[in-house]
Amino acid sequence: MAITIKDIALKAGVSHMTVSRALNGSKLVTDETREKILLLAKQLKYKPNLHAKGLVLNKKFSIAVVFSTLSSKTAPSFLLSCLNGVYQSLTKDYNLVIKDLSQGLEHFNLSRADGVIFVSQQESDDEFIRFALAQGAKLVVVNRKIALPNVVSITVDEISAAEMAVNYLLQRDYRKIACINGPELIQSSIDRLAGYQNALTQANLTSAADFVQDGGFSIAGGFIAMQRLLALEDKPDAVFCANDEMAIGALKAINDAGLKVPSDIGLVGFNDSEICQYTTPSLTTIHKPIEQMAKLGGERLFQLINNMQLTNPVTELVAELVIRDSVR
Amino acid sequence: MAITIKDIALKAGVSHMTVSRALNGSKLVTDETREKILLLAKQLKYKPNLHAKGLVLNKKFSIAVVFSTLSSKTAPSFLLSCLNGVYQSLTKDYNLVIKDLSQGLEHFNLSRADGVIFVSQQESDDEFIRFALAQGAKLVVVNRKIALPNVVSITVDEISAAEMAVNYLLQRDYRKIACINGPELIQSSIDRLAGYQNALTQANLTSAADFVQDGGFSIAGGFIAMQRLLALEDKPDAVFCANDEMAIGALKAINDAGLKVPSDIGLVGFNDSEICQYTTPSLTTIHKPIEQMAKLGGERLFQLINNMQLTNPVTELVAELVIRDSVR
DNA sequence: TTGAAAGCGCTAACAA
DNA sequence: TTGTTAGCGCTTTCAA
Repeated sequence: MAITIKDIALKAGVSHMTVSRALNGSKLVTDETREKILLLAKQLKYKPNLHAKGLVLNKKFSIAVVFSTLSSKTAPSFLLSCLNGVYQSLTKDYNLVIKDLSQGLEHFNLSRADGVIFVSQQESDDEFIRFALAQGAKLVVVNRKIALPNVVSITVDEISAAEMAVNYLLQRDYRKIACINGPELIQSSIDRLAGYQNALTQANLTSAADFVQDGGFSIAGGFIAMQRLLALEDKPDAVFCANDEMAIGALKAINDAGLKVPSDIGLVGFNDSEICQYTTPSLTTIHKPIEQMAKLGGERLFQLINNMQLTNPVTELVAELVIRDSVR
Repeated sequence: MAITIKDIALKAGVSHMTVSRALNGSKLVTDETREKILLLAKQLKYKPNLHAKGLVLNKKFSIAVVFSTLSSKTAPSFLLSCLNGVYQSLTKDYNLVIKDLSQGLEHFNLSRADGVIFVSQQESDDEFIRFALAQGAKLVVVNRKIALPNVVSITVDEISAAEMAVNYLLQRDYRKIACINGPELIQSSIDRLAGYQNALTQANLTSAADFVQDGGFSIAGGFIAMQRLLALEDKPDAVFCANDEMAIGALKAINDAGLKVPSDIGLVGFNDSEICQYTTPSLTTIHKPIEQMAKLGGERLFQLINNMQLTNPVTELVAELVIRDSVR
């Protein structure tokens, strides 16, 4: 078995409480005994048993990052950025546990974590949010604006971002702008579509119904959606894609059809994944600060866990247009 | 506070021990009381406190997936496939904790997990392996062949796989085959380079020293490495890239130089990430069964944790050539 | 078949 | 400043 405070107490000739105090930085120990204990702890490579600690303190020493699904619908780069961001926010002794919702809520044991970062992607996720809230879980929702009151969330203003992208296309004299959108119920899809339509409306343009195609947020979906757009009698001269993956699929379809980006068709993506710099032509896109969002989410969660005052329960980050070569 | 077995015991009019037994499927309870208790547990939404359980059973109810680094040197798709694979292997009540080695080993508390899946990528990782072994941790190493005895590992025969890739190029009548390799100390780089050289040797060809370039496993690195190859007086007519990302970078450089794949230069990648199907031209590559490897690793780890006999401590999976359009 | 007692490693509360 | 006691929620052991 591992070293415990009692082992240290024995060797130091003090009670296990003195050891506990010394180890936890209490002032009620003389410097001398503290040093002796700290040294001993180091020598013996003492590691606290967090089960025991957690049992008495009613803490779990871990936070959960929950995704709707780990295996599909989510781009690898998005997932990784999220994990990375949260991981950076972790404070000492805290573990990062990964979960998804695929097993159903009945089996979901919220009580195993001190708090949850929920990377929310669709409206149906509200069920989980209510579930977590009902159990009094410390919760930070990331990536999606939440209608429920008093929910701490970090989002990106995706409507404005999409508007910005389409405005840029308009500014570069494209007029027949189509949209390859994400899956229907996903909030990002809804917002990005709204931004697209806002921009067109403001420019007194309208978009034909078949100018909006679902690309399922995947490369393959973007490919097929673009093929449908190219099959139209009145083809678009530019396409706003609701993520980079679909833009890459679209690019492939355009190339396959013997057309050129950006001269025949302009293309804009969304997210600014690394790959955007290395397509031919490189992809003009919207930079979404995913990692920053996740990191901030983690920091907020620790504030909640430590019962600190949250100055700002709802935070909205700003995305930026990144101009490359897929727009003329 | 949450519901405990004592709460259930009180309502059921039995001792907490009977509840414990009933909940854990002991036969020493009458069917009648068992049913009463099980029903009560469900109604009260009882969730066991795994800290308490873990404390007495000396279990942690979580396994750790450890990467060398979470933030760099690793392709997002690789990381995600690993997580996904391990996640699928998880048995009831087990959490998946993600970690990296960036903090240094002194702070690494192995005792917080019942076992570790170590996704090893470089020889210097051996330090962690020895560290874990010295502490008697249950350990499964994934992705890299380990020289140490008695270490359970799941690997892919990358030497043969690389050989297969280069043999295919030879078979398609390329003769001046270069290699864009990964970072020097990474095992995969070493193996893939060996396979490349084996194939050339068997064909009685030699490769000039400057025909092997380091592309750092990144898109950007592949791009630069390809530019170097294109600047040679005697250019290659084909390039074997040690991963798909570098192949994508290389493709970009070839396009920028006004050359065509596969007519001017043939290109082969490694891993078979989704993107390979959607480059123009689509990328011929080696399919590496990453998710399967990780899942198998998880399953092996649970066998170790449950003290089961391992029939096969070292498992080597086989990679496959996936033929697409980047080779003539 | 059930229950009582003890203890896993730790900390809070109290006593000295 | 230090030590003693009790108890967090659970299981093991032993007794009934």
